[in-house]
Amino acid sequence: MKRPTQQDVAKRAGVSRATVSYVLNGLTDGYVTITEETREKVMRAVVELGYQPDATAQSLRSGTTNTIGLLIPDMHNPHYWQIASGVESELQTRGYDVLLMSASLNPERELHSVQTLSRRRIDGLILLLTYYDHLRHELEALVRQRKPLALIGTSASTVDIARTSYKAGAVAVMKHLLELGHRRIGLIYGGSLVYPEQGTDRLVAYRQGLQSAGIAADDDLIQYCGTTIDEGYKAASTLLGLATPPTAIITINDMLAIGAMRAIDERQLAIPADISVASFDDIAMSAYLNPPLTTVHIDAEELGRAATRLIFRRLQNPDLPPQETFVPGHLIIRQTTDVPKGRTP
Amino acid sequence: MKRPTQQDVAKRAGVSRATVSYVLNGLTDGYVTITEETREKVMRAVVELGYQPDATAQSLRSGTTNTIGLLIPDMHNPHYWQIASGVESELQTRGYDVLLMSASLNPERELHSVQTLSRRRIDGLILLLTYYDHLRHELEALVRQRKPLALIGTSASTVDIARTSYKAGAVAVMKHLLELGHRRIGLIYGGSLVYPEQGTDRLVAYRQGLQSAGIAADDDLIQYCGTTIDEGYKAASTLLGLATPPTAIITINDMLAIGAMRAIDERQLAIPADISVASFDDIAMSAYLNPPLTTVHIDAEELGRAATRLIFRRLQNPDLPPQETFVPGHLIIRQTTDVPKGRTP
DNA sequence: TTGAAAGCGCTACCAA
DNA sequence: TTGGTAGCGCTTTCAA
Repeated sequence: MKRPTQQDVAKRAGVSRATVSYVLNGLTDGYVTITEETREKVMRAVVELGYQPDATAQSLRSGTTNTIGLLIPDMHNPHYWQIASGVESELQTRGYDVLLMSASLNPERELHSVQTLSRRRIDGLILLLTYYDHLRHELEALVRQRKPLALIGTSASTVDIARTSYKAGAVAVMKHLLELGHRRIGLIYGGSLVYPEQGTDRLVAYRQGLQSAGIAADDDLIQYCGTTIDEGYKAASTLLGLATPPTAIITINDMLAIGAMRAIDERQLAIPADISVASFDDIAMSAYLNPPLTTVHIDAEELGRAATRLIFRRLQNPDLPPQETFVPGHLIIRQTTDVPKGRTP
Repeated sequence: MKRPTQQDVAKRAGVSRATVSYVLNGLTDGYVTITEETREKVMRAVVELGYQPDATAQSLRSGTTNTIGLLIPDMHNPHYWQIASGVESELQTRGYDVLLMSASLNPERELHSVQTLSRRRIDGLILLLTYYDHLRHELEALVRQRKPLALIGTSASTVDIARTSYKAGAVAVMKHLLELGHRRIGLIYGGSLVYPEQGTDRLVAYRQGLQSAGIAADDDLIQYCGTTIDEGYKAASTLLGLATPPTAIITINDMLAIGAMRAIDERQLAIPADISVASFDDIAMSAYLNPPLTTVHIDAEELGRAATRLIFRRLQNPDLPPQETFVPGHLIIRQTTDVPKGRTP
């Protein structure tokens, strides 16, 4: 059984297609008027047939799709899901839908996704990334077509952006650890090979923190790895196996911290008595880990909502100058960093 | 600047629209042939203009959208993301996209979502739920229109389903705990009020397990609550505050377990020495909790992939009888239940 | 107050 | 080998 069309409704109600459209769409402006009788005939036919307007045809006609594209780097990090959740909830209240795509940490897929999204005439695009040279061409085309485009990230941008920063948080983390007396601080710098810039802000703060405390950098203390819990686990294992292991480990996101904590537990080391851990993102479970994780909180849902609001602002007013919403982060000291080492030389 | 249409390409290449279509779509069947010269002219125009076919128009024309709808109950549970991730990855390899909707644990929203999805002429729908009376009407319409529809859940179904079961796992959990000597076992039964059936399988196994061990049921030991970590935390607190608290707690999913473990830690009780915890789902972080969580593993990504494969199977062959793919669960004993209580009477 | 018809961008049939 | 054109389902202008 095929789905009924407007035509079917019209026939059944004994009116023309246009009339059906009028009835359903609240009469174009205010010029067209419909008898209550006609209205009822039409509505009855609609119900009887279970008619639902075809969104595809409406889109072709109107040029809009009531859909916003959302491109996230990877589906395995809760932080991204929290952002997605914020986007979804904000869109839901406005009657828009999400077309979700994952770049799967792969620039080619990412490019492909943007292309697909743009062929689909989405009404706006929200993009999560820090590095987008490979998308420049596509994104510029989108901007030329006046498609609302909002970034979510940490870098400065010439297009609308919901921006957050790990910088102040990273500085606070370093200050905190140094004050606790840590002198050997490891950094687990996990990320996709293709987005190496991803955690630069945290790396820079780490280096500067050490420097300003007069501590010589030790490259062994920086572990580069991937993005999964397991890679955090391995990176931490390497750090712990060092001749003189660190007394504190910073991971650039909470997923890595979870892995690192596991590695520490397995070596029968106590957190924070033997070794402290600090991280970034504050995903939902971080407060519930054992012990609860010291981390830099970023309100990810708000980041998603903010980006969505940027999209709608631009939809309403395409000529605005580039907008930026800033969502600050802040250090939450929980119990992975509680015990002063009393080692200040 | 508007986006270029096929017409623009045709004009620039000095050919007709049809020719452009032929060139781009590999010549309808094999009947139409195009000179290499024409082909090149067209391709050049395409590149120069940055032309991309309008998916909206293609959809209207073809009746297909290359999009599968995915409806999940809630965006806050990693278990659902894992499923979504499986769906997404399977679709990605086939060139399809996901239109993601969340029911936000709200049946009205869920109904609305299904309606939206169906207006959009998605090529198939994957639905995560156990209870769907309120959707019956819509889903039947979809089936009549021969839209591939796949459920993901635990119940029997008359439509295609990627089915899993907590039952055997729940029985194994009870057996395990009873063998460890536990006599007072608490159950944290969290779920949305609107899907009360959600965890029935686990509840039944719990009751039967107790009964077959000759242990009288104690309603105080069953805590009903919501779906969040925090509600798991509160429910566990209630259990621990009982005059004679349980020596083991089962939560019906890992999110609740995380909260429960926190509540136990805060009371300075040791897991599993003082109290054991067992759960269901085995979300990614469960193996990395401290201590690692004993839980019934469900391969959520596979569940998502399986449902997706069902969709495509039906797309190819709409007349198949209802299909079912079963994804088994199994108990993974980690360290939240390790220590025998030695209390067997 | 209602209906006819153009046209959104595309594909594919038929004719040239 | 290429072009003309109908029609997918809808909205909206114009005419009746």
